[in-house]
Amino acid sequence: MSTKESANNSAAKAQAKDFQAKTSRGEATRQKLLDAAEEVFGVKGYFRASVVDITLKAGVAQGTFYVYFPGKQDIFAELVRELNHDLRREISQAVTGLTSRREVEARGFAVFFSFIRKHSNLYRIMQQVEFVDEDLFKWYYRRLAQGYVQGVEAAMEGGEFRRLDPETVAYALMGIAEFIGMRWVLWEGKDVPAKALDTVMGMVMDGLHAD
Amino acid sequence: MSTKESANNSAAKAQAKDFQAKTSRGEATRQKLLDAAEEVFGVKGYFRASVVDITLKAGVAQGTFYVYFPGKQDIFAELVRELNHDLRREISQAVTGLTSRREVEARGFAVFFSFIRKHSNLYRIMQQVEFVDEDLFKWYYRRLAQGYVQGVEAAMEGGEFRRLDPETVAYALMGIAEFIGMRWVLWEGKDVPAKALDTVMGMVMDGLHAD
Amino acid sequence: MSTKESANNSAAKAQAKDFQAKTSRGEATRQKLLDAAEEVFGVKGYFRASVVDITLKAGVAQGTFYVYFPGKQDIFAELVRELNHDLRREISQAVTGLTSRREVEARGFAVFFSFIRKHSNLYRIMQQVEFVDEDLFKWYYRRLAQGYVQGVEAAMEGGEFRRLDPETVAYALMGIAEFIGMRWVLWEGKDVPAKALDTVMGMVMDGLHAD
Amino acid sequence: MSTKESANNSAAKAQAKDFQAKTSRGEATRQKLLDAAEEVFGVKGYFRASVVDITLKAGVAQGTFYVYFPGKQDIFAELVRELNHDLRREISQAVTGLTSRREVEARGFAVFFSFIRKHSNLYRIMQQVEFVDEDLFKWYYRRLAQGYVQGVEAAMEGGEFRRLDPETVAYALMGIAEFIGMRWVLWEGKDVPAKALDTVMGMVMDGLHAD
DNA sequence: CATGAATGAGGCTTCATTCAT
DNA sequence: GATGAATGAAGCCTCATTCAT
Repeated sequence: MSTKESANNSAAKAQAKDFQAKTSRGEATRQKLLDAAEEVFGVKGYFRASVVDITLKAGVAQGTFYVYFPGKQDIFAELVRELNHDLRREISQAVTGLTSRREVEARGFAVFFSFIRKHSNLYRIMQQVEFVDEDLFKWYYRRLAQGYVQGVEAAMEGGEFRRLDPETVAYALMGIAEFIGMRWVLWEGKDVPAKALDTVMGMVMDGLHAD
Repeated sequence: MSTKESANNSAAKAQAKDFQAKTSRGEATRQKLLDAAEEVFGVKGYFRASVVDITLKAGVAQGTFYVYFPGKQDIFAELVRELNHDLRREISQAVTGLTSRREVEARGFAVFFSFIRKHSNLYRIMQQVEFVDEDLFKWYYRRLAQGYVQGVEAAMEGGEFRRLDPETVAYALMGIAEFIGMRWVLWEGKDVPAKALDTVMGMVMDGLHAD
Repeated sequence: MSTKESANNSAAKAQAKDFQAKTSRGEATRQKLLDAAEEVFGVKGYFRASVVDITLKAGVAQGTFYVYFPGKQDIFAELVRELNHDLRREISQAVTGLTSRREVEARGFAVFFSFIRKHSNLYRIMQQVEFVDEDLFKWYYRRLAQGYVQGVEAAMEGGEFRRLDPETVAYALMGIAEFIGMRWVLWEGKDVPAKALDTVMGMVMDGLHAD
Repeated sequence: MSTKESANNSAAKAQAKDFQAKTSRGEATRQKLLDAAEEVFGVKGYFRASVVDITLKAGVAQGTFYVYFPGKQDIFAELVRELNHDLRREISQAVTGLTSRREVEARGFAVFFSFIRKHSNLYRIMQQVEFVDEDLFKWYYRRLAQGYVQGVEAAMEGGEFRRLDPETVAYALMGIAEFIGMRWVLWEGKDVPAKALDTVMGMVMDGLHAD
């Protein structure tokens, strides 16, 4: 009954929880599908990727896909949620114990760049999420922003940062990270060079103004 | 999505120059299509928008579309090129004559935010361009970056800016602008609030570090 | 009102006589269209050729086509009729005055091969005529066969040819000519080689059987 | 005709091998499509036949077609290959064991005529193959010619046939067969009459010249 | 005579999804 | 759990033809 991914239907989606495998064989199949999806989406983008592409890469039959996921949109959403979760975990682990905010920012950028390099396949299409599921898209960035906001607020209260609007700072930092990552990691497939990292840190901490 | 648009074919596109209307009636129709496309793409995104959507909104027959554009991709590319051109023009006009770099940046951000507010329909999908035509996408940002780089270099030589890598600065500034614009203009449909503007300027010019 | 070339409608066609130009300027345009059509049909075949192709090659506007011809099918039919007429004329001129039937056949084959070489563009698609206008197709070959039948009958009565069914002989001769022409002229774009011509004549006059 | 089938793309075709059904149900569907295609192509010709025509006649959904064949061109090519294969098999079986070349030719013609009568649907459009896939077209006739050439050469060496160019003889024989078949089988839907068969055999073996 | 914009029916193809096995 | 055949809606695009200028 070909419904085509008609409009966002987050409510329904929340209900129709993705199938939970009961056996280890099932769990393996499910994982194969997720791995395949990550690669396929990354290479072709969400819209050009087809579920046949995914099942082919996963080495399972087309029907098998629907045993584990209600639809194309759902496996994508799961990947995005995982991505968000993993990124936040990696960052928070990396900065735990650091005392200076300067170090926190430096580590944060570095971890972010290495994260998107590792997950460049999927990260490449983050922006498409907006047109797959707008709520999911906002959720992704808001969730990320939250972490920043807290840290930034603490730094301001501790006197390490000047007093500015924390949310704006959070989005600005994310913007910088994304664009620098895009320029070197996604476009060139390379690490962000040291001079760029230094420049970013210099800009962020001390601004552009000469003295 | 039933696309087809087989891979990027920039070579072919360069050749098959968009049709040049020979009468004013034709020119009007072409413009109707362009306007309709801008709105439709903005609302549904590139992939979910169909050329039927566009012709319906433009009030012409489906076949008429193909009198003026070789395909869906081409009208999109033209819109992106226009967008880029207009944005650069508006910014350069706005900063002409300004002497202090601080003012240039302030004006630049302000103009950018009002620009994407005016063209929020189309701007909303800039990121999708990458999956429609990767070269076009890179061209868009590189072209934008160029302008920045020159200005930033001049400011460094003039002693107004500290010495940092100009390209990195350019991408960082674009990232900030995009994310702040996304947060308030695209998500909320509002102007960027003064506190955000101030924060951005403060960050950019003087950094986050206290004193 | 897109009718698409629906079914053969020879009756209607006979009525809707192709437009007769009244001025020499008009006659020139008409001829440009016919020339262009011959080439375009020859290269792309009837079905893949479009009337835009023809008007483009002729250097006139699309609408102009319909000033001179009721439709795509009609210009094609006219070309086929011309072809048939010219071929018959060339052959009959070439064999006029020849006394021996052997010479008549030899000349006939030679003229046919040089004719299709000259008109290979159009001749290449003779077989498609069947699916454009079945009656026209049969008319073409029947008309050609007629000439043969008369000559063959005369040769039989004159004792030059053995007594066989003249119509069968006519079609057999046409088949030989077409296939030999196809093999060397249409496929290779060359003249039919002497050895082939000799073989054909030997076969036709004296058969394959070793004395 | 709204085709699309962009130029000959034999390379791609070689790769995208027609789908091999994995179940008997699938095999049955595939065969239904092949049968329907043979009829539809025969009646309407390749270009006027649509894949909807085929699926309707086969009683399956339009999409099902593409489960088994990459496109219209491909099912057609398969039919042509089958046709060629079957024809050669039937002829070679029929002449196996015959000692006199005269008998071989007589049987060959007879089998050919009954073959095209049985497959008149498809055979009717053999000539269109040239404009669908030129290579396939030449392959068809060259392959057929090969068989003839060998037989003819053997007959010459055995002293049964006069020494002539074997390839020319092969194409001439094919031409005769096609045109006689066209005249009676394809045009009239009848068997080739005895008088025509006799005439053909007479011509071929002993020529037209009166002793 | 000539032009070129406009039309809309119709063709090919893709693909998310369902379902019987 | 897994399979793979089947579906049909929907998308892109072509083109013969009409018509106002």
